Amino acid sequence: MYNPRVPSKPRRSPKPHERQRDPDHTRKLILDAAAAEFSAHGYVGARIRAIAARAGVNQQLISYYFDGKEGLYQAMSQQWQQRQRELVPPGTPLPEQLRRYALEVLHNPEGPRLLAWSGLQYTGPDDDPDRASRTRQLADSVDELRAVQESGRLPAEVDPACLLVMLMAAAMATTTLPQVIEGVCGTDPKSAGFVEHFADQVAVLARLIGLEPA
Amino acid sequence: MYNPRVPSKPRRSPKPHERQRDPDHTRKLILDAAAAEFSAHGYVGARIRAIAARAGVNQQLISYYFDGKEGLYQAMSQQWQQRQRELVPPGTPLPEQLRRYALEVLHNPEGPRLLAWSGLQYTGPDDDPDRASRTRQLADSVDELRAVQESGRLPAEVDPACLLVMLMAAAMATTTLPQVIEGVCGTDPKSAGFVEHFADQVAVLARLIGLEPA
DNA sequence: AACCGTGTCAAACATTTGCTTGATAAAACC
DNA sequence: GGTTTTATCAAGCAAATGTTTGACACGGTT
Repeated sequence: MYNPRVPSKPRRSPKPHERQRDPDHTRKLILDAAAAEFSAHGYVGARIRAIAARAGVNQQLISYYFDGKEGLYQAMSQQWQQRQRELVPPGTPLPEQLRRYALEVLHNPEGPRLLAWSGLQYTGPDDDPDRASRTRQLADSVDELRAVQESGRLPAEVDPACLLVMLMAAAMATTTLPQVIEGVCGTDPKSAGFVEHFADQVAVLARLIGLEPA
Repeated sequence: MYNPRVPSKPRRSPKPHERQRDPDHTRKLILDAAAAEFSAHGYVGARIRAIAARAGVNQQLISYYFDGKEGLYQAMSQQWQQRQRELVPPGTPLPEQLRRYALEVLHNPEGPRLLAWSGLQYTGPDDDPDRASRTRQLADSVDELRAVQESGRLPAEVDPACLLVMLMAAAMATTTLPQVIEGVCGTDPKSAGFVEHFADQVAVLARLIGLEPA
């Protein structure tokens, strides 16, 4: 969690964690608190006061560092986008990739939730600054699907891009449709046991439509 | 909560739509406006003033009829739940059912959106009054999948309940993941053309995993 | 015609929200 | 060591939000 960031110029200062003022650490505290709050309640539902409280810092520092709620949201999104990018090692076969994505909800549910919130708030291509980045990242997976299709394991009538979207949505179901799961499966959709079971089922589905791992 | 108040005595009154005061009509105006507003912005994002404006009635009437925002939300949910129930003719094969569900977004996008919002707000089985109703409705589909499985067209390792959830989530993707679609497919995820295409792809997926229509 | 219950409205209210201000002290600089 | 910069805080503000109040007029009853 705590990252004692070496300052840009070599400063002969006391050990950072003994400092009474540590901007980088504070920024990080705020960003983490923001991720928790925004992912829990969405943009409109998130409260600046709550974020400050979670971070254990003065509320005003949010304006100081990020220029208000909007700025904080954007900075936080960007940080998460990057973390997400680092998370997926390139070259992982799709079924496994999907299974991991479904499992992700256990260790940091913030990612899928933020994506889901932003989907419902989405108004058009203009207000999505991460579009290019996300596109780039998913393009590989689409290519992989297209390759499978050309190898004949996937019927020609399938649109690879749509298929990928459908599989992503399916893998996110524990996040987007917990009520339905609760109703249909009768179990707590957030419990580790179920999430693992569901992740396996996602992989089964992927295999079922012909995306065998090598 | 919602009580459609048939006038206790049969009144010999002028045509309702010429009346200057028409409680039933007003209720309906408010409920429709609420569905539009809540589905557009979610519960926290919805503004009582906006709902009143949409309905063309005084803001106070919302408290008068529904006892505030919370009450209105609940009444509106219940109404929509019922409408949804009437919409699905029993006995429709699953692939077609899914295709229609995916298409639904064209004619009344409110339904899927409300479901998605409520999923993200979901905290536990307690705060979901529609659970029983939804469960009953989906149980049939699970049974159908189980039957397909027993007929051997679906591998034993598949959990029918999970599969149904995944397929629902997939069918809702134009609602839940428009940003991703915009990025991956490069088209407007709300355009009629794409929605139809996507609905077909959902049906293709269903067929792909062995759920052939009779 | 007088009366009353109820549907409707305009205005105001208490609370919450995100943000700004002004002061203060810790660090960095020379 | 003295000065400047900057990280932090407490208090307060204007706008917005959901709700309450009080008035009033329509529609039916007597």
